[in-house]
Amino acid sequence: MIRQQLLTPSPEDLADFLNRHTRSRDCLVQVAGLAEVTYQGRAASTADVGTYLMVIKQDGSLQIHHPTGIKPMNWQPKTDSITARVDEDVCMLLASRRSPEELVQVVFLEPQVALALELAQAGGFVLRGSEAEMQQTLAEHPELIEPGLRVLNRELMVESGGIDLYARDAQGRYVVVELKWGRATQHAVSQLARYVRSVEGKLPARAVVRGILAAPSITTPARLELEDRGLEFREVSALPQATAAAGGPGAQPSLFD
Amino acid sequence: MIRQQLLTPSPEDLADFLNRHTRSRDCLVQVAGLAEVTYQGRAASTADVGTYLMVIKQDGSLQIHHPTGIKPMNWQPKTDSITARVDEDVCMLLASRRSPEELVQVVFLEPQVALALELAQAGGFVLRGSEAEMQQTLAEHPELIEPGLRVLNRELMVESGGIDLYARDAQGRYVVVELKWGRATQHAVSQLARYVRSVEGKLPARAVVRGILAAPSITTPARLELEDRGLEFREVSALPQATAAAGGPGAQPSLFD
DNA sequence: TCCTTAATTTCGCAT
DNA sequence: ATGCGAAGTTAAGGA
Repeated sequence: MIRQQLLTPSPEDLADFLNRHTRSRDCLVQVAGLAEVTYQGRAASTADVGTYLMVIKQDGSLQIHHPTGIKPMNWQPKTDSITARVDEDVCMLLASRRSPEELVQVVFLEPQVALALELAQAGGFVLRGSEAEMQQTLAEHPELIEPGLRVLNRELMVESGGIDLYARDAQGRYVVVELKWGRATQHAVSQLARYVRSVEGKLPARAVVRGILAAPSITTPARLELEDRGLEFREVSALPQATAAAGGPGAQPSLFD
Repeated sequence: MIRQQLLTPSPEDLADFLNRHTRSRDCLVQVAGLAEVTYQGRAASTADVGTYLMVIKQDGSLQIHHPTGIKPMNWQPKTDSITARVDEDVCMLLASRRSPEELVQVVFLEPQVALALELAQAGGFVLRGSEAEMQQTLAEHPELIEPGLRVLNRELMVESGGIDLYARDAQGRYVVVELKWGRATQHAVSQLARYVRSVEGKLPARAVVRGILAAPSITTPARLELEDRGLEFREVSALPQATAAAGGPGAQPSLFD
């Protein structure tokens, strides 16, 4: 499982280590220690000398973490090229990709640990409770939005994007429904307005098109803009309450701090 | 620098290790090996048995990585509580937080490596070339957008959000400028339209308010909607050309694969 | 705290 | 490749 581990490696050893294990593309490589990081591409950044943890995965994706926070300080989603070399008595790593063209450069001033791990088998992964699932439920039960509603399409593509639900109401008027899994924002109102305009453009003049924003809640500014534009809001409780995972929240004996 | 390292630890040893080092809040903890992960909170997810890498940082943020991809398979931005315990002869870790209430549970079936690292000094961090910098440059040189433009405000707050640049043109008409650092999308057009409406609402009736979207490029649908709404586009090259980092792209001797 | 926006967003899907 | 929108988005900043 541990392919190789080095402690306080020399620049040469570290460069060898990095080149060998990144090329084999079958293990996860990490180096922790004092380093300096620069990025240039979509933006440009420099991280001062500090203690960081660099992780390179099998697909060549690279991330450099500082001591706190969920997001890496620097990263590269997938690299075309990773090269380590010794330059002026330090090991330096260059990770680059095209499209967009960008480059991450790491200078390892005092590498403390280098570790190559085999992460062989990845199990299946299932996520439940996304907006897609909410859409499916409401498509099957449109009466939860409004009695008499009949769904014509799901994910109907118009030039301005995809309409979550396209329907007709009890009076035969066309209805555009925009779903939000969480609290609806002004962004959602803009989206809905755009879709309504698109549909109106496709129908004969004077056809009435209703726009309904369906979400568990809505922000105050969004509500104002919605009413201002003659659109409607329907409160829809977040539906798919997943069956509680083994040992639900609320039974931890001790605290993190 | 390595606080402690365990190889193929027993469930009891691993639980002790995790509890001790997560509580001290001064090191980065990681465990690699065969595990099973479930999440419940904003959504719900299950990862079948597989080989994963779990990292817990000093602030209690947790991420579990599978072999590929930049994003963790499961994560928790900052936990209120992290607890490890032995249950049915395996070590199990519970990481939870409130607001939103969510829980990550990791069952370590065959832990291979457990490592506690000190990542002491974090370097300062500088990022350049963001939209903020573009805004500053254009605020100081509004003639790059249009001759005769005078900037009245930057980041002017209106009820619908913040206007990047608020200005008057050579004819004295008010101008709302929305900046995008990258390619402008429909989203940016909606934003601009919202701001123009807000400003029109504050001015005497019939006042003319121009809306200008300034970006290096614009998508076709966005351009259509922009013109449809009587708004304007100005091409502005991505200004802050960062001074090339040492050893810019295009000089790698060898490829990643 | 709520709300909005930026992000080197990433990711996936459709054209 | 481009365009669009979701995401368990995260993170920052103002009201």
